[in-house]
This record gives sequence, structure tokens and C-alpha cells, in this order.
Amino acid sequence: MEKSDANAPRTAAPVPVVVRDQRVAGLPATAGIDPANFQESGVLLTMSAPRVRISDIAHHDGQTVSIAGWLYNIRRSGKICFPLLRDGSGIIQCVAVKANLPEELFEALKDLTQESSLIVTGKVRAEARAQGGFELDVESAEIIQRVSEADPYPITPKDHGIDFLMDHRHLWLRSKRQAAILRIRHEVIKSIRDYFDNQGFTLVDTPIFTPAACEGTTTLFEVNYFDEEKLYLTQSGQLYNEANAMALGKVYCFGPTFRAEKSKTRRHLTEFWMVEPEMAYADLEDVKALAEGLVVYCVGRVLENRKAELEVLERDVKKLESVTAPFPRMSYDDAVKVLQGKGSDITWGGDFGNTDETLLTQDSDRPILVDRYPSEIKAFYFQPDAENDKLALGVDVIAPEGYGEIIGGGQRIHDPELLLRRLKEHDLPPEAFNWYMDLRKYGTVPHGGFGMGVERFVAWMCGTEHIRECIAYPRMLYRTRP
RNA sequence: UCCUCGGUAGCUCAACGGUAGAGCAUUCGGCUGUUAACCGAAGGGUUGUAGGUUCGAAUCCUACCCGGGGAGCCA
Repeated sequence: MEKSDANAPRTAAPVPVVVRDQRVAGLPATAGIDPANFQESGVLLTMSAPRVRISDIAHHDGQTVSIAGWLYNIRRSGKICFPLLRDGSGIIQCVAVKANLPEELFEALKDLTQESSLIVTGKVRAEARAQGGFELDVESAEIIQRVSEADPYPITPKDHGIDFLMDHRHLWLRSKRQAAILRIRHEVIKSIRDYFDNQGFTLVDTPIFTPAACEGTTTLFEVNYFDEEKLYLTQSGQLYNEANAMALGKVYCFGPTFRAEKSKTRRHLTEFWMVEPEMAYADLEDVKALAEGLVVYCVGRVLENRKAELEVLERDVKKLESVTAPFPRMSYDDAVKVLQGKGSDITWGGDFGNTDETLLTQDSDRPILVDRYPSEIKAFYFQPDAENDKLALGVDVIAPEGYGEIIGGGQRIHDPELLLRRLKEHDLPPEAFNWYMDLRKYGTVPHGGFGMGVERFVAWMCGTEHIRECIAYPRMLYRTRP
């Protein structure tokens, strides 16, 4: 919301405290001010001070500025109070001294309740005692809404249980920690896009409504499409990606995906975001290099641009600083042997559980690339290894610290006859894949790509216990609200 | 779906067969440098629901509801 308007009239004298809506605020409006005026003029509001954000406060030392935000917390003594103002970009401690302020303003500030909305004007001052290094000496304030004490803001600065916090997710996002996670998520998403864009990839988004499964139907959410047809929410854009790669060479899709898995763990959501690149004229080694490069780039960007957020989260950044290329590479065969040596009861042909993934990476300070899985445990479209056709040219990237598989992908089958045979082996109806078979009919080439789960990646960056904190409104097995 | 843990004040928890309690939040009072401020006082409860055992149940038993953690599957 823009406040400044050079052409609008100014008030003769500063207004110490203004209440926009007295019905809501429960406080008397300042005499002589008609609340109806200010929505129109916009200038009565906060005098002439420029509006700044807390994240920029260091550039305004010594200046009088206005900050529009919410009361994060307040500490008060008899004649001095310290409102902590939150504006979405950070938190700043304001200082209101009774002796220096009109009685009305001081009392209004002192009695303010948590998460009341207000615009504070005052002088920025470097202050060693304050977190963030700056304070705001209050000169005037406009209270937009005072939260009623009869129904106070439910999330206090003290402890809360996860059930309560999840029920209040729409408010929980206002906490320092959740804001930090969302900013890191933003950095991760932006860095993913930059990584691909800088290498000539084109973003081509794939449909959310899809007519059939990519990899079996048990984990699909069914949707009634105008009474006549059953459609499913996508669980991967990969098949469409392959078509797009044949058109544009290097592509990626980036959007929500849906899995109706009845998983109830700290690593699962039913709705999560996934980025999926796909390259024409590419083999497994190209896919591995792309995946490794992506991870290194995104970790670097988070470290470079989100130091403050990592600090809020008390993330051990050494664990991220060690994430440099090259990542250790290992075949599935060797991984099974390593796991057996560490006491896992895994046998050849089985997929890794989470305990196996944690075991495998426990001595590594960076992710591990595991490739050449048994074809039986992989989807129908994986290209078999030329040296052993029981192996699929798939690769998983397993993050350290127990964060598990963050990337899965590989090289796709380009031979039409082999692909058809695999469809039949997997009991998939070939007629549903006619368009997909076309890609092998009209100029087929080796190609490959992968998918990376954004929330799992963000959880790893942030060091969160559970990925539910890494998306604003998580959708899980037993939680779909708010 | 299976295994496992839990549901007591607005919130976090205590009481574990014998009168339901504390901290925070809220209200009132005090405090000019507080850092989840502190000090004093007050209000606040059909112990998830329904049955059962018992002289007596938050506590023991049964069923159901809701949630946490994990397994399988996956990103």
C-alpha cells in the first residue's frame, strides 16, 4: 500500500496517535480528526516521514522514518515501554519514553496487544543493546487496529504444541522461524529457476489434470471432470516433459504434484512442489551432472543470500558449506554391500528405506549419487544398462543428515519396441500411451531428466525436523486445514 | 493399512484410585533499558466422547473420535 502523495494536503500539526476505526480499535479517535477523511486523503496518516522496511533500516540511521507493521511483543516499565514491531521483513525494537511523548500516545502504545497493527514514526538510532543493531525512538504512531484483549492473539511467544500450531497455520506464519523458512523456500525456488534458465532450459509447465497414471494408479487422486470423465491430479510432469524436450531441447516444469500415498512421516506431503528438468540427447551421466550442479548451486545461493534466516533457524551452516562437487558416486550394487556391512538387513533387489538412506550417508558431508537400480523396482520408462539389462539407468540423490532422497531420475527408453514391451510387462494399456509412443516414432533420441522435491530440499537447507514447515499450507494424510 | 504414543484452563504441562494445580496469556496494581523482562493480586475447568468397574475415576477397563511419531511407498 502506497502512502506518500506529494500533492495531497498536509496537516498543520503532527498527530500523535490516530485510530483509524474506533469501532474496531476500541479507543477514542483523536479530536478533530474525521476517520472518514483519511482513507481518501491518505496523508493525515503518518506525517511526512518516508516509509521504510525494517530490512533496510541500516540505511536510515539518524533519520525519522515510518514503519508499518504489527506488534510482535511488548515489554513495559512504568514510564518506558519497548514495543517490538514486525513488518514482514524483520523485527525492530521501538522505544517509547513517557516523558518525551504526549500522554495519549504513550498510554495507547503501552496498552497495545500482541499482533495489533500500527504504523510507527520515529528516529532510527544505532543501538548495540538491540537485536539487529538499531532501535526506533517513537515520535508518533497510528494504530490501525488494536487486537481485543477479550480475544487475544492465540500464538504467544511461549511454547505451543504442533497440533495447535498447525490448526493456526495462517497465524503461525507470522513467527520469526516460519518467516525464515518461507524466505529460504523462496530463495531455493528462485535459485532453481535461475540455474535452469542460465543454461538455456525453457520452463514449460505440464498439466495438473491428467488422464492416466505415469507409474500406476494406486497413488492418484481422482477428480470428477464434468460428470463424464475421471481425471487424476498429476503426480509427475515427466511424460509431458519428454514431449516438451523433443520440441525445445532442454525444458523443465515446476509446480505442485499430488500423491495419494497414505504416508504419515516427517518426509511426506500429499501435495508438494517438484521441479523436473528433461533433456534431449542426454544420457545418465548428463543427468547426474545436471542434478549435482543444481544442488551445489542452490545450496550456494541459500548460504550467500539467507545467512540471517539460517541463523534464526540455528542451522549449522558448516553442514551446508561442505556441499561442493563432486558428490560421491555409487552403484546400487555397491550401496547394498555398504549397507549390509553397516548392519542393514537389505538384500539385493529391495529398495532403500529411510533408515538405509540415513545409514548410507551418515559418514558423508555431502549428498550421494546412487545409480543403476534393479529394473524391477523402477518405473517402466527407464533405459536398461547396456552391460546388464536387469539394471535401470536411474539415479537418486540422497541428502545427508537423514533428509533422504531429494532427487530421483535417470535416462528414459528411446527405443519404441523396448518401450512397448515394457508397457505390456507393467500391464499398462498401450492405447493410453499412443501419444507417448509417438515420441519414439518421430525422431527418437536418448534423453533423460529428474525430479527434485522442493520441500525436502528446503527442509534440508533449514534443518527442520519435518517438511510440513517448509510449505505455507501443508496438505497431509490427516491435515487439510486451514 | 499396520505398529506405537497421546488428548486435563486460551496455550504448555502437573496431579496416576481419595478436595483438579503451576507457568505463560488475559485483567488490575508496581517499575525509565527491557531482551520469551520482572514483582504482587484476580478471574478462568462437565479432565476428547459414550459406556463400564468402584463407596469414590482425570487416574483402571471397553468402544469410538481426534492428533503426534514410525513402517511400507515415495520427492
